[in-house]
Amino acid sequence: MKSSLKQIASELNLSTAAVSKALNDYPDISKNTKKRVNTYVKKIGYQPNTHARFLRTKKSQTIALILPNTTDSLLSTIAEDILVKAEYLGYNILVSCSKESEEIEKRLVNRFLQQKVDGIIMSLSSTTSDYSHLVDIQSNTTTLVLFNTTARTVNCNRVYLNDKEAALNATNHLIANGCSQIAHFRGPLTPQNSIDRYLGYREALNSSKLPFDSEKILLAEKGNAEEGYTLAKTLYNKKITIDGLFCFNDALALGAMRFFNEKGVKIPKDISIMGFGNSNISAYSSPSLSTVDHEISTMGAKIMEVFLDEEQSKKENEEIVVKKILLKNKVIARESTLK
Amino acid sequence: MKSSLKQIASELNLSTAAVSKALNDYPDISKNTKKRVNTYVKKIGYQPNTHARFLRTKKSQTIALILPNTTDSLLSTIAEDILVKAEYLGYNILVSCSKESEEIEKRLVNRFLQQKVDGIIMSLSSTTSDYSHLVDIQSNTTTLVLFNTTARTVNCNRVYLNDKEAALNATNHLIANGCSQIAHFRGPLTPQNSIDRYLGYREALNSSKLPFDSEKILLAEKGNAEEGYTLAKTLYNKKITIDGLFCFNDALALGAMRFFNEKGVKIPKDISIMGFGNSNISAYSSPSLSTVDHEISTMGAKIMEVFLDEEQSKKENEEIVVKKILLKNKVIARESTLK
DNA sequence: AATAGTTACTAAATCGTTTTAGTTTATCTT
DNA sequence: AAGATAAACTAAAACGATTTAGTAACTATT
Repeated sequence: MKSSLKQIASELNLSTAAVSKALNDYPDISKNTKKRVNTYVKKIGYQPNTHARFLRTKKSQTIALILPNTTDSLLSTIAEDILVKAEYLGYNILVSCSKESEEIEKRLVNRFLQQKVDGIIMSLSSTTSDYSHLVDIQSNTTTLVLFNTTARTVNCNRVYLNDKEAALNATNHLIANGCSQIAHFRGPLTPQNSIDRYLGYREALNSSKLPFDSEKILLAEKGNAEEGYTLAKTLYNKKITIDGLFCFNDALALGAMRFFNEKGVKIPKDISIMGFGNSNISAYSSPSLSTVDHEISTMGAKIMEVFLDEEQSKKENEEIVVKKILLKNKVIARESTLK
Repeated sequence: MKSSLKQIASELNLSTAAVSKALNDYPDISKNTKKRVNTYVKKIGYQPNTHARFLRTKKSQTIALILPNTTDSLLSTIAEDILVKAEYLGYNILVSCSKESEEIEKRLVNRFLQQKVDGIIMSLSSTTSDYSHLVDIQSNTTTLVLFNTTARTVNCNRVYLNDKEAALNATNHLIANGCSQIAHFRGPLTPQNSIDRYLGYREALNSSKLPFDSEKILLAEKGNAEEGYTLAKTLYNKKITIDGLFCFNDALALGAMRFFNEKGVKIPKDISIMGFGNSNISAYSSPSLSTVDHEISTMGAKIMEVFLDEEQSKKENEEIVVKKILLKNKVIARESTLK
């Protein structure tokens, strides 16, 4: 029933040390003994006790994944890929949710450092503005990989979208389709991705010599459909005239579209709408939503790759090189922008 | 830097045993000593090594959460609640994804049993038809809580929707709004929730003396918007006349709606559409989608409650009573059914 | 004053691994 | 044949907590 090295050792008339070494392929164990041990172990389905092993090795084969929320379509897609890849590699993944709170995020990081996880993979909360906890992680020799919502000023592994370029492309797509008065529902003020998308939008206006109008910038704190609906209503009630709208994400865009549909504003004839992220549902709204896609399907794999690289370097005592991986983007033109 | 009982003990001129007992509030430690220990521990931010503790207590303070996927809106909402609650209670959550595969699900269960997690919280994969692994969990005295996609034939804790009743209500809502030829996009064949929603649909037809037509039942394996679109196209091309459609979930309904919108079929005038689950986006489609809501916001809390109850019973050596918790449902009538 | 009973600790074993430092036996040198 | 070398093990410590059994120093009882 309960199997341990001790039990196996007594069964095979060996010491626990010999069994342990056989399983870990030490050179001072005979081939014959290794075979005996391995076949017996397979037969009874023995698996080493990870806690006991940790006590000696300090390797937990565990990665902490900290997400600001689990409901965002992009995050949950990436999370799934990480989970599947990690499982395949024999890692356990501890998942925690910071609820977009800097305080909780810091508490979680602290806890995982105490618990000595091998690494922390994290998308920053939208309210995080101080990065001291990230520095803590690095000085603890715990591997850190940031993704999606990352920190520019901290020199650590990052896998992220080229938010500025993608936003530039999105806005340019609106301009190319005849829009000249383009509003932007921007994301929260602190996170880098939100800032970058805003900057991309501004750069697009600039390079086409379109005037910038701060009235056309609305702040979305939550980034869900409900908020998109409300912000569209705000624009409408203030009678701010626009012919294009670029949103921080698809959910905002869908909410806004719903409002305009309700008011009889024609999309894309009166207003063209661009989302961001190419969420599952975006192709199936009415009208279907134009958006920017990001090879999200490769992101999870790339995150794990960066993580494993650093673990490998640490094991071999090589110098650690920080990796910064930028994903490509592609405008997906659908009905909401094609007149 | 690295704190352990030993280090604290030497600092306070105590034995490790005394420190451990002080922290665990043993009666044979003086109040004064307890206070000394607790204040010092707080000062240096000591947290016990969970692995070392496990070795003695066999309690890992860890729960495994196994999901068939992480992208489904319902699952990710519940997952977030569980994560937050667990964090608050000091539990770690190991999350894994079975990718809707019975084989992976069984492998994961096996692994977590070997790892001696305190409990397993799981939504079954849609392809799981053999439940021997669930019995394994129970005979391992590991606490098991199933939710959402559950097994009827295994006597274990369940927190689930009253799928049959909810489907009955949804279908009745269509009938009450004048539909008599109602199609159903049903979920996969094996899972209980899919079967129950189908049975609820049939019962509604029955009790209103409406004829049942197997041609109007289409099977959705994946349950996403793309599939909803495809199935609607199938119905349309086969020229199967319907005036109502009840879908296994909102994503299917939204996909179908998109198809009918494209073809100029008027919703709800020509066809009324009901979803299931009240996903975030359902209120913001055009037309907005009628659906069935389930107090999902309470589900995570209820799951944790059931888990903690069983843990408590085990600790006190009480008899274990299996809990089966059924969530209430409510039809949300929106534009897609209101003529 | 001798015995019993409390109080507040400590010593040491234990959990299941890994790893260092031997130890035994056989084989090879010279 | 004695010493060195190699092969294939074993013994025991260590990781950091918990817990059982024991003990010293008091206090209470008779």
